Amino acid sequence: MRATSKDKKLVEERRQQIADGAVRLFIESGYERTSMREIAEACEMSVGNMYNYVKSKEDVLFLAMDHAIRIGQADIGNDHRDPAEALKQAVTNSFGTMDKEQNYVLFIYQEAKNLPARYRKRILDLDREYAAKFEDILAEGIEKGVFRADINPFLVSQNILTLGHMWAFRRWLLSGECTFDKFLDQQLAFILASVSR
Amino acid sequence: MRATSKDKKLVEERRQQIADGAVRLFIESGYERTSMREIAEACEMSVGNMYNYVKSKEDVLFLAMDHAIRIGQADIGNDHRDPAEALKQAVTNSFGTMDKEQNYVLFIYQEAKNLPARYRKRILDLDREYAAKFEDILAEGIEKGVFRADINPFLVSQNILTLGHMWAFRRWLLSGECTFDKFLDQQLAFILASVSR
Amino acid sequence: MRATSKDKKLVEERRQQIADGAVRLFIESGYERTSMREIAEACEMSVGNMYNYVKSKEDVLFLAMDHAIRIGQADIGNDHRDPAEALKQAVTNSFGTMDKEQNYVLFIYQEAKNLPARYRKRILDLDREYAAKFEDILAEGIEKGVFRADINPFLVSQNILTLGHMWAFRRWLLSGECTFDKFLDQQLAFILASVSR
Amino acid sequence: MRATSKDKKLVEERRQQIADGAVRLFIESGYERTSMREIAEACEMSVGNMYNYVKSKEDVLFLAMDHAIRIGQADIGNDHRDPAEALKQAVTNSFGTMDKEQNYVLFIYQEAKNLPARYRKRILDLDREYAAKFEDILAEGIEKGVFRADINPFLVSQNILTLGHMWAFRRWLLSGECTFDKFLDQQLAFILASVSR
DNA sequence: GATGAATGAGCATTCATTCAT
DNA sequence: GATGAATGAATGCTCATTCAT
Repeated sequence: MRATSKDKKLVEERRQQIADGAVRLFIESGYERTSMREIAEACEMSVGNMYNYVKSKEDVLFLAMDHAIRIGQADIGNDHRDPAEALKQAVTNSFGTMDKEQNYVLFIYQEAKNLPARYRKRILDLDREYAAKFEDILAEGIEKGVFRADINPFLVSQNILTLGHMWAFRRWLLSGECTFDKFLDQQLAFILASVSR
Repeated sequence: MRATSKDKKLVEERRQQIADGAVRLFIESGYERTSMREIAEACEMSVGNMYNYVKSKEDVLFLAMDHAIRIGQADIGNDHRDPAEALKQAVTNSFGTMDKEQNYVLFIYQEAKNLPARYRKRILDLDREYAAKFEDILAEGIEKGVFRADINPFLVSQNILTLGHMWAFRRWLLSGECTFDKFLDQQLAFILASVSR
Repeated sequence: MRATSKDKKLVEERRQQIADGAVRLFIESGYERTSMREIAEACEMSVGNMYNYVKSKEDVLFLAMDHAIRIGQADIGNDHRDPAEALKQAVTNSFGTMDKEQNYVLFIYQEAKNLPARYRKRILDLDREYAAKFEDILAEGIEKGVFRADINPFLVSQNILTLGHMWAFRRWLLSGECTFDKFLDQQLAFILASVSR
Repeated sequence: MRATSKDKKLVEERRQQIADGAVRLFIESGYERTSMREIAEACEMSVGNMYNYVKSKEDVLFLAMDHAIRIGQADIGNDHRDPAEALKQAVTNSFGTMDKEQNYVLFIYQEAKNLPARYRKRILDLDREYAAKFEDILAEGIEKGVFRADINPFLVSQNILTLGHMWAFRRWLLSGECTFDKFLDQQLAFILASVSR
């Protein structure tokens, strides 16, 4: 993404400001319904100046998305040598953040389609990188004989993340039936049952 | 949703026509990027006449969503008395449809947020109704001692459906790694492992 | 040029209205400095409705240009069998109109460059058609031995027209030195001297 | 035109730089479509600094126009005592430059209208000065009895220049029909025929 | 019931100019 | 003298909705 300004530090700072302001509005009203004027106002910049750091509204979406995806990815921790315990911890940590930051998670699911192709890859990569942490735990568990040898670490990792995101994108349905703590417990059980030998 | 016309049959027919035309456009270009003019054209009606059967663009979204959700819900079948077999069949059927109609599934996930609150419930109900079929199978399995007693049929059903939808909303990621058939096999294994005793 | 509306008569009428309003503004302030809002106002239409008959501002320029070019082209008359007399009459008529409608002539010269390539040809053709009338007179004169055999009717016609347009695009310079009548007399002499044997 | 800076030599130098950079861009994209930012970039100056030597974009147009007009005016030469030969040489030289620098000629015709009134006179004067050289040749020819006594040197000079510029502003039409050399020959014949006794 | 012309507020984006550094 | 970040009004264009026919 090219900027008009050449002062790298300023560019970084202003883009931070834009991502921050935009993400709040996008969560509130969605990408399409949010106008550049509103975004400029939210990040306390003039419209014209904003365009010094961003070339289009799509650029703003990318900045916001990048921002949101990082917020949604918790440190999964690594206090345990036992793969099952490590997996529990990873799920607990990541699901906890998904709960706390469910607005961000939701935003990513809802607006990813508006991201132009040239940016999609970079967002997907962040996702893949995060999933890889789960894949590692699973692979180690398989190696150590703790997890079933026939599971596919890639797909199971995707399953795990999706089962956590579900709390965000089905919250209307789920929160009527159980609290997050109960949700977490049951998902842990569901996941562990399916990977354990 | 109120209509100007009072001929119920005509109203139903015209709304069918609208839902059908709109859903195709929404899938192609998204809700916000599709104009009422285009919708009218797609369903071979004049703009003015369309407004006799619909009060706003949001009404069109509801019609399209209702249409799409029904398309995405396969008959889960009921050829088996054995709960494990019944579950396998249900998953196979529903996932198969989700694959075939992934555009519809995707549409529902992506545009649900644009649905005004007053319609959300009616769409959620369709979802809940469908999930109930899985809940029944699971409940029977628990009763018969085939499935673990500590699973929550409601949540597990949501999990199952979500793990199927995943094929649609993560297709960029998943289709690079495996075919639908492989995906189905592994998800079946994942699900059965987690519910079986 | 495609229109949203299909009623051909209405389209024609509205485009007339647009060309008429636009040409006045373009003459006054130039194409680039005139906004679509101002044009809409000038032709007593809403901006949105104007776009039913025109797809872009460039379309408006084409309509205005076509309008202007027709206004700038006088009937050259054909009362004389003698080529020299016919030429005199043609020049007198066309220069008279160029004088009366000098604003239109000027407009064409100044804004032609803004016309997108796809329209330029159609405007050039109008020009060529008009020039052809002079070419015919010249050709006949050559044939009858009244005009020099070595003149190039195409180029000379272009010269004649340009020498008339000059009154429009050099008016600041010329009108300080002579009246239109004197201008016409001298140009007639200049032209006739150069084509006569 | 007032400058912020008082160092006259620097002012002159910077304005030269601006005229040079601007004229290229104006030729390429037109006055209105060229931004001050682009101009500043083209003449390797900061926007802010440019405004030390120029008070507005219109000032830049004036500088560019002045520059362009000088480029378009060839030395008409004076190797001949015979007025007819002198005229031929003058036309040949000036038309040759108009051909070589047709972009500059075109630019003058197309953008003159954007020049604010206060500058127009100074540009017209340059034009008048150049035309005067032709007037002198014509006057001498009349005096020597080589040219017709009833021609108006002022108007004929304007005609001559215009007939040369025509090659620039009607190039689409003309270059399809003949080369510059043929054009020059025929215009020479046209002009000489009309002024010779 | 059906039509589609008309409305006008709203959108993303650009750009001449200023001014603190 | 020189810089370029900042301003905000203005631009071309779109579109949900209305309503006279």
